[in-house]
Amino acid sequence: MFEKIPKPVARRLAIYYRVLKEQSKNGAETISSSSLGRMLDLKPSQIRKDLSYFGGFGKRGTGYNVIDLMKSIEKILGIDKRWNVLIIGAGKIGRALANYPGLIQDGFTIKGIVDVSEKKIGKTIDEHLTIEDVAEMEKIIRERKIEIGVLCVPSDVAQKVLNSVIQYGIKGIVNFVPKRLKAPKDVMIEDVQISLSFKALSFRMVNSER
Amino acid sequence: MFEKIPKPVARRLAIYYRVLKEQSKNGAETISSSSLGRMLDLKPSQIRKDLSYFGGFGKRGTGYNVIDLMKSIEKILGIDKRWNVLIIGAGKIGRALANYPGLIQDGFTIKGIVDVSEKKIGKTIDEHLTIEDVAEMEKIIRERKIEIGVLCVPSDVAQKVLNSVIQYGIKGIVNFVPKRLKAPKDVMIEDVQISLSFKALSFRMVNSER
DNA sequence: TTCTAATTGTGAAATTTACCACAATGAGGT
DNA sequence: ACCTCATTGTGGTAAATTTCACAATTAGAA
Ligand SMILES: NC(=O)c1ccc[n+]([C@@H]2O[C@H](COP(=O)([O-])OP(=O)(O)OC[C@H]3O[C@@H](n4cnc5c(N)ncnc54)[C@H](O)[C@@H]3O)[C@@H](O)[C@H]2O)c1
Ligand SMILES: NC(=O)c1ccc[n+]([C@@H]2O[C@H](COP(=O)([O-])OP(=O)(O)OC[C@H]3O[C@@H](n4cnc5c(N)ncnc54)[C@H](O)[C@@H]3O)[C@@H](O)[C@H]2O)c1
Repeated sequence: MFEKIPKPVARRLAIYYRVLKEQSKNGAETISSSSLGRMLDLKPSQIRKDLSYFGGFGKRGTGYNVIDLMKSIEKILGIDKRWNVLIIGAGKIGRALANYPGLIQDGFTIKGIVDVSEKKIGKTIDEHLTIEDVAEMEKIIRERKIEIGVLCVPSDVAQKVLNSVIQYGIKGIVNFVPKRLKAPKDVMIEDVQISLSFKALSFRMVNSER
Repeated sequence: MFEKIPKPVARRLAIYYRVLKEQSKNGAETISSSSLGRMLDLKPSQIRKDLSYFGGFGKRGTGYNVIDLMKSIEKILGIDKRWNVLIIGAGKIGRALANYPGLIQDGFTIKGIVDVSEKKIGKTIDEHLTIEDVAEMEKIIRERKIEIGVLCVPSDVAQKVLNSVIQYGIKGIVNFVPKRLKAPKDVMIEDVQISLSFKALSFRMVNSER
């Protein structure tokens, strides 16, 4: 679609998007790369370069139109449409995500949550999502046109569960399991490794002179 | 402490650590950079280079002793000691973290969890942690020698809560709030931005030909 | 209309990070 | 003791990413 985009760019675009959304709520009409940079501790040139991979969104002398840029980033990130999401594993983290407004607001619709545990199946989360049987997963994925699976199962079953999810046609995974999973390369996996952040913090704290 | 360490290295060390722990459970005595690399989809030379910043842990011809390397990485990451952690905000994500075994196993002790909500204060999570009043936070931090705070509060109060936490002497924050927070530079903040991972996945999915 | 101030878009330089290639080393066999 | 094989540690190079610097453009004032 576009030429070669440095990998960190997509992530930063999502950060810009967050700020733009906030600013548009506050009624700002335009924003400059330098004011954005100040808010995010990034160099203005970084921001301009990032945006320039996708086209010229700004106006010289004025900056960027907040709404327009937001819309453009939505397109680039693919969140101008809604994604259908299934949460797999209704444990602590799965249930936390199930009602995370941040996701819903940004284009991800939680279409279901499944588990194996007899005790959990049938229970309702926040009065609008009912935990369903993982045995129904294939049907759920096909009927509700699930595109993204969120893996929140115990480590030792993660690969097995992933394999079936892929078999049912899912092409995108957000993986909360602290384990490197194997998948065909047309299946995108995005790892979220919370405990790595704690260790990275620890490292910085004991090496804080540098 | 050490010379100039590339920033991605600490994060990778934490990944190596995870695998080493798993391997040591499986009874492996040694591991080579190439087998580690295969498991993690990393070039062996990357792994050797990463480790070499901190010294020569391996033995030529044989590889690395799993236990020794694990211990060495623990030291480097600063998780050879236990860190005292306070969770701030007993909402969905705060409560999920409160009993995440991954953290406890890797050197982080959850010493408390606080909230403002009258309804939540006094309630017990998994029978061993009781939600306390955020008004007691200063006392808790000082008496229990809290070193790391985990921010799980709503976006609009995050900066205010952070400011007080810092005032009470905390030097490390794991921040789950999707917002760039300001802090003196001797306070380390590690951001965990779950919704960015979803957007990054979306981006990859709509641009998957590249 | 012309000038001024602000700000973008972008080649090119600088910096950071990853990768390669190979000498050095240790283990195990003969 | 010597050879062979596997594998590390690392200097040097390549690749990726960030930052700089400045011409180009726009808005608004004089
Ligand atoms: N709790 C956290 O804060 C946290 C943070 C980061 C990562 N994680 C990771 O997320 C995963 C889940 O953690 P958790 O704390 O929610 O654990 P949990 O034990 O609370 O939840 C796991 C859930 O998965 C269900 N499950 C088991 N096998 C299944 C299967 N085959 N199909 C569907 N569901 C199945 C279980 O019944 C359970 O409800 C773990 O791998 C954990 O390491 C957890
Ligand atoms: N739920 C998720 O999966 C998720 C994922 C990533 C990030 N987050 C972020 O984490 C934060 C919390 O999210 P949540 O889903 O747990 O929300 P939540 O509403 O369930 O929890 C927030 C908690 O903070 C408490 N609180 C409010 N003001 C406080 C204060 N001054 N001091 C102490 N506690 C206070 C509230 O009483 C509530 O219990 C939000 O910023 C959210 O964006 C949530």
